[in-house]
Amino acid sequence: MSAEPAAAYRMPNQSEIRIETVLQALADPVRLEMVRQLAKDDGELTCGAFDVPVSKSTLTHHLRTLREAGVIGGRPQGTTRLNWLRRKDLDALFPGLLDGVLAARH
Amino acid sequence: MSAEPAAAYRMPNQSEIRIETVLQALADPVRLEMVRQLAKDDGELTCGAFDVPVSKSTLTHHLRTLREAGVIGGRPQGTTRLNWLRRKDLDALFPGLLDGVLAARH
DNA sequence: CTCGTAGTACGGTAGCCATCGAACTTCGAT
DNA sequence: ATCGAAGTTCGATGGCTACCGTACTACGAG
Repeated sequence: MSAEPAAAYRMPNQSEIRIETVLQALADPVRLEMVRQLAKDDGELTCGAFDVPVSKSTLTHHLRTLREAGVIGGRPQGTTRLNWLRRKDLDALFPGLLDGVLAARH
Repeated sequence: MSAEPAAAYRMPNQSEIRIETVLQALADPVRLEMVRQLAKDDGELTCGAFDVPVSKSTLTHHLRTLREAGVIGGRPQGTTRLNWLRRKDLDALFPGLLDGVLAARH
């Protein structure tokens, strides 16, 4: 009944983003790869569009972790959901961090 | 028997440093604080000089983690050991990362 | 040599978290 | 209204790791 917008939609505003949480989110290989894929041409990806070797439920878990850390944003779009990198917010808080991470050879 | 220099002294050379490992090392609050303390005036700290709320053995564990990730270097000095940030190597591999992390308000 | 200090090694424990499958929800299409 | 596709939620599990105390090693001072 009038259900709240689902915890899934919650994400911190810029001032709530903490470096410890961001680093923890980026520290997982799968999530790091997801961030790399989001960084390509600054686009938005649906959940199903990520190319990572995990199950659908695990993917949801990683997206939630990234979103709650403030690394990505998400908005529902029909039956799917679009995700994007919060590059502006991250650059403002931790200038150079994202670029440094993405500069790594892999 | 000419014991080897102890695993504790081993650390990766620049080309062996991997971003995943570095991020994992930085993702722990205690280790992040240690890195912050090392970053102050680019100095060297003995193991005992870190101001963190963990036991001596745990401190050793964190120093090993940071060293094996390539975040810090260490050299024995008498009965103590000096630790320093490998800022040059990190900046070369991941330009901006360290500055971004250290720029975070805390 | 003896003693104290600095740090490491070891074994054990508790808590976290990445992972999965299955069940559920939501939305668009037919 | 039904169906299917896209995500989410839930519960369980295994592995990793931060943490500690104790025992040990290495070095310098006296």
